[in-house]
Amino acid sequence: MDPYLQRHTYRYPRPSLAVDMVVLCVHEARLEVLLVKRGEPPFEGAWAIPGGFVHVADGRDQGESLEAAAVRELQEETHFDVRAGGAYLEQLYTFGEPGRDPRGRVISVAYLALLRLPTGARPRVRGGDDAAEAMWFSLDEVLDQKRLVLAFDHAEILAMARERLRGKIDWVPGLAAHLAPEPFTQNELRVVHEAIKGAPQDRSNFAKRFRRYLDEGLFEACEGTRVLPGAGRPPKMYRVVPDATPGS
Amino acid sequence: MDPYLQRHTYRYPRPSLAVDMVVLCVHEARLEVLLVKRGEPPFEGAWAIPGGFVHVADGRDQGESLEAAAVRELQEETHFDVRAGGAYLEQLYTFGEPGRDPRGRVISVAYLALLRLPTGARPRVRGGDDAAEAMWFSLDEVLDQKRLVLAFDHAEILAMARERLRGKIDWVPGLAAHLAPEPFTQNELRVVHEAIKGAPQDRSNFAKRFRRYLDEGLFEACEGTRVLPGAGRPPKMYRVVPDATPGS
DNA sequence: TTAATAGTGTCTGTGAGACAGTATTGG
DNA sequence: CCAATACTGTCTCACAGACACTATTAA
Repeated sequence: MDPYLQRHTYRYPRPSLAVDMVVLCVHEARLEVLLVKRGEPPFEGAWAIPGGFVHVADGRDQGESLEAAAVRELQEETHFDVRAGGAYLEQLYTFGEPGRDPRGRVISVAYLALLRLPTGARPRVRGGDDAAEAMWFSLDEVLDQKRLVLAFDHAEILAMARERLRGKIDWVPGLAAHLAPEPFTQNELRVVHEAIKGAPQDRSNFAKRFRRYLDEGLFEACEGTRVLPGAGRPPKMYRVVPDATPGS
Repeated sequence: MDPYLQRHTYRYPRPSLAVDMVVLCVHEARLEVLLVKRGEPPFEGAWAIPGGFVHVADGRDQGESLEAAAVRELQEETHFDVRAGGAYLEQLYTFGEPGRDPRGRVISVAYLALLRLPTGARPRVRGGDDAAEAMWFSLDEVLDQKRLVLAFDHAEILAMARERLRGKIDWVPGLAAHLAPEPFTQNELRVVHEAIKGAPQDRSNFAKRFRRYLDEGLFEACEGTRVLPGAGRPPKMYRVVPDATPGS
């Protein structure tokens, strides 16, 4: 029997439970976010963070975890599998103010995903399900210039995602590597730092800190090199040492 | 018409939404947490973090905010009004793994409250509603010695609360002041730091940092003194400058 | 050689840790 | 005076910011 054909009755009213997934990557030295264009009301036609309602069961099987729901909804709306690339995932915050969704009380648990781009090209995405379109946007442009109309309180969620990144980037050494190619050069990692902070980072001071992380065994040199258009000395390649990055 | 006499039917199954409030204070140089003894199954007789289900309405009124629900549930279970003392409140994390509650799918948004104790005496608490008893416990003893059986995943929640505090205490100057009397002495604030970190802090280095915060205008000297049993030079009193503590 | 990119060395200031010293009270 | 508590000064080291320098490649 299809559980979605029956109705579900409770003693007390319950809110809807949603999850949203803020997917970020660094592309051409800019922090970019994956948004979908809503195909249904409310906020039809507005851009939104991909997400949707958590699948819950009433019986002994209690359904999917919140993180799994966020991954699934992203896949359904953008055809992008965030788990495939070994992306970094963390819970961001839970938004539950009364009135944030005109349809009724909706609590949304927001997640943050950081994408490793293998070549510098963003993953191909396309709309699906409730999403008419899916596209990458510059996070800073969306937040600072506000030319985009975002659905619900999604501007607030994006602002918190950027704050979280800025707050952690300097204290969690391995974090930036989740937004860099694998393996990465020192400069590629620096570009990630610059994209997040929105300010240029001194090459030499960054290199100094980078060397400390090498000494501490967080990163290690590895084979390979980058082919660059304008020539110049080829960079060394590095990768994160597995299970050596605390927190991250 | 009493909304709690009617039943509530939805197209898709919905989880229950709960809030939990981790209430912390520093008493006799120890970090203490307020727990309640459960009066009903599941986990009847076990100690738990005060909390309960969020009141939601189906109509246009969408009910109370998550934070308000946490404050209300705390009041109902312990007769303690966390807003009265101007306590610091922040969202901690949302726990929603399937199976964390045997009754069915329950998502719980945990909040963290930091209490200013005016005199060093903890607020009087007593059981109420679903709670048979309410009592203060040493957080470190509960977490490290594990002699207490905690309901649900509440040990995990407490562990995260301690981690959050330890992570923020050194980078958010005004945070410790939320756990100190008002006004406070330099030593009282240092004791808060020691309770959180679980390690003694050098008096002189702490004083150095304290002076910097004074220079930066985060704290200010004020009138008053402390009467101490064993005599000695009386300490100066300080307080937080309102709206000068970023993040708080 | 030049241009371009990669990587190192040096100076300076700030703040943490360790620890010795001074100040102000009661008895 | 002494004991007890409150507060200050000094030395060292680690690290960030600024900036000058050397290294390795392609054309």
